[in-house]
Amino acid sequence: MYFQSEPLIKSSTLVARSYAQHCGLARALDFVGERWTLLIVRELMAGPRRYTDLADGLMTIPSNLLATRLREMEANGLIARRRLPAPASSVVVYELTDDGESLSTAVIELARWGMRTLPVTTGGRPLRAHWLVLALHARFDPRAAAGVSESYELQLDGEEPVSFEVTAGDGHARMGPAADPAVRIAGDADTLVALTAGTISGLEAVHRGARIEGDPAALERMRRILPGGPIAASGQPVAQAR
Amino acid sequence: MYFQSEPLIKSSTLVARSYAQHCGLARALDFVGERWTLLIVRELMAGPRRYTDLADGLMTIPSNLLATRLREMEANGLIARRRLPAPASSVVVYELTDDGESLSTAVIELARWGMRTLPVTTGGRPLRAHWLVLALHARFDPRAAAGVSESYELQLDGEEPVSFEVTAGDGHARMGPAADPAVRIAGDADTLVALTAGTISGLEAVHRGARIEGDPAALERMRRILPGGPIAASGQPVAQAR
DNA sequence: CCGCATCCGATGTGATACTG
DNA sequence: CAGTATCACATCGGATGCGG
Repeated sequence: MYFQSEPLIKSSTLVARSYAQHCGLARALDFVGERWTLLIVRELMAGPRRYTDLADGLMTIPSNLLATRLREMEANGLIARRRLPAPASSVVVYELTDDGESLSTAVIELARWGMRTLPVTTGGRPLRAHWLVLALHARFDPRAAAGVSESYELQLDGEEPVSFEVTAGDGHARMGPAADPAVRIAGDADTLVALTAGTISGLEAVHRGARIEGDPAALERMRRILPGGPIAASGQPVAQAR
Repeated sequence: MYFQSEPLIKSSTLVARSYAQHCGLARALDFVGERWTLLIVRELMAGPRRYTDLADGLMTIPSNLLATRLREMEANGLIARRRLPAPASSVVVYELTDDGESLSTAVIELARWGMRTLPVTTGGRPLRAHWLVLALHARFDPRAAAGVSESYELQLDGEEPVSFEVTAGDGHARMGPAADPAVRIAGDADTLVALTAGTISGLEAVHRGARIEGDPAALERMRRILPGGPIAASGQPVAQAR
């Protein structure tokens, strides 16, 4: 493993830069510490996606970087590229391998940490439906879900619905409509964010244009099981002088 | 917030590059996604440290990058710089704020993920004692610790000992010797890694030069409570062609 | 269109040297 | 000891091109 094949071809940095420390965190960052890599994992946590879907979901990633990252992640065993079967052949999709999937607990914890400082209004930042798969997992509170078995459906205007299914203390989010949701909510991003964050009531959400169907009691359970809202955000800026 | 103060002073990129997405993961990476940042968190999880301690623990970080990262992390509220009190004044130490400390669950999960592919031999990679604070937290299995209340002490040759205290299903690692350890183990890095990974026995470790004191049964409990070893590492390389 | 590759300016990183 | 300063270079970001 100390030698690479074809060592003379262009010879441009064949070895990704590594921290080279015998430490689990350093090793993890060797694999997923580079820019965009964990966001690609986030995209694929919503299911297999094609190249253009990824570019669209990542919004501002340069095309060459996306191609490079996908190559790296495939070489590192995090993702697999696959051709779709019979009719839609020639279509390539990327999906998480088991190793890549096993990142989700760490990714969820990171998202949970980052969510604390997310304002309850999107404030110009885009919000895509499939990001909710991660967000709902991060928000899930198993204690509040004890004894509950029902599902919820959220739909951002113009996007595919997302469903969250609670089964006996366990919870799981995925793309697509729920079979028989206890509550179904549709509306624009800011209204859904505020509603699930608990800063506005269901009535207020409807007043803002949201469509809510189902049991009002189930809506309250959903807000306890999937609590949101910034946890007394310290309001620190990301920006600073160099 | 659209205008920065002092816009004319050197004017070099006052805004750190941000993903600018309404997503908890993207926000987390805005704060801790840049190179070296999470490793600095790792260093400080072992307690307050001075600049040169950090430079030493990070091993290969350029001095200017360390200074830059510390400035960024302080501006973002992750760490605080503090002068030591009375006698040793003029000594500056860095420590995690509550916000920085709250990263530990995510950091531990990332480390747990990365540890799977760490070989059971250090293979030339350095291993520092204070990294064990994170490693032991990542290895801790609460289920195996149920009903156990005792502490263990590990010491890498020539370094400060690290202790792990189990109290009724809960576990915590910190720098420094344990008060009354059920087991005390000292030895070189590869021996301690192999012993805690379960690939060699205590007898074999002693044969390799380790010093083990205490109850052999407690050593077995420790190996169950702090299990190690790569979880069928898929052996994928970090390196790949560009 | 989809799935990239190429080009290029701006920025970040790494190694070394230097300073209060 | 606790950082700055400098500089070569790798990487990133944005635009554009291009074969299938």
